[in-house]
Amino acid sequence: MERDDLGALFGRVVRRLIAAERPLLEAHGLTMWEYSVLTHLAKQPTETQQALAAAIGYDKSRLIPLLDGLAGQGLLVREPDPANRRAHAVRLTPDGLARLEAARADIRAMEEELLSVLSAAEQRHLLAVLPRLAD
Amino acid sequence: MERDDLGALFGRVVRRLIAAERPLLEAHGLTMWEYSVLTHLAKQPTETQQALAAAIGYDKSRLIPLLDGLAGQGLLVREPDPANRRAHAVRLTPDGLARLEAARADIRAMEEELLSVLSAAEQRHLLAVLPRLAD
DNA sequence: TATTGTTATACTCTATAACTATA
DNA sequence: TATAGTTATAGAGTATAACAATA
Repeated sequence: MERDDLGALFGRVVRRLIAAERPLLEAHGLTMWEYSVLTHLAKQPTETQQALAAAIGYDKSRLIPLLDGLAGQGLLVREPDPANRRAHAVRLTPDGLARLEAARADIRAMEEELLSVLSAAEQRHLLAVLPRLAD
Repeated sequence: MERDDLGALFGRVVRRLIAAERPLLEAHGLTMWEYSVLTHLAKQPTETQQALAAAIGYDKSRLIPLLDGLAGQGLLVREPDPANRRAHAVRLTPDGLARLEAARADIRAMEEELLSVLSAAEQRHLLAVLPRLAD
């Protein structure tokens, strides 16, 4: 066998990342899925719950208690959509954005350290290639 | 935000890989963990159950029904270790190796196709860099 | 009739502790 | 007392279906 499967290689990297992220997120009072919601809302300021669930690859029914928790902490608000009274528009609050950015700063620092085993050119190559494989 | 988190990028790639692998493995009558066991035994022909569980990142208690199923299909055998009668040595059978190689051929073909969005040089760079991030 | 959010339920996956037989 | 394998059980995570309100 000339090399390991891609699934095994990528899987091991993801496990490392998850293990390294968990305590950082926990220190900011966030789970991985909560962080994922905040991250998406920072990119896409207003989303219906359904669009949000689809975008982050989560189930719309599991999303409800997740949003309840984040709304309870004041990190996001659910506003009735005047154009479609069935839909709720989910929006990040300033507190939510601040919490996200604080958590992200820690995660980015961890990532830089993990990437530091690679040369600057290798890091550039990797970051250029990953989004193309992810789509 | 200059780029997505590494966790998000790698996570999306892994989800793609898992989604693409599942039907291939299913066609060979294997789950992902079963494939993982066979793959490890092909590299490391004889292992105790405990060492095997640790190596693939699985729980020793969950491993038992998994090995039962694979042994029932004749893909591996559990032999009492004469030196230590508590331990069982797990060993791949010729059928197990054949099943693994058939599944792996399909998976490799899928991987080549997924990687084909990259140039040959980009593929080389990626495959050189991944194992260093995985450790 | 279809869609949005919600709730309830069942199912799978995973982690923990306890048991046996050996050492 | 500790270890290898096993079993049982509880917990977390996930998927599915059904419901109310609105379109």
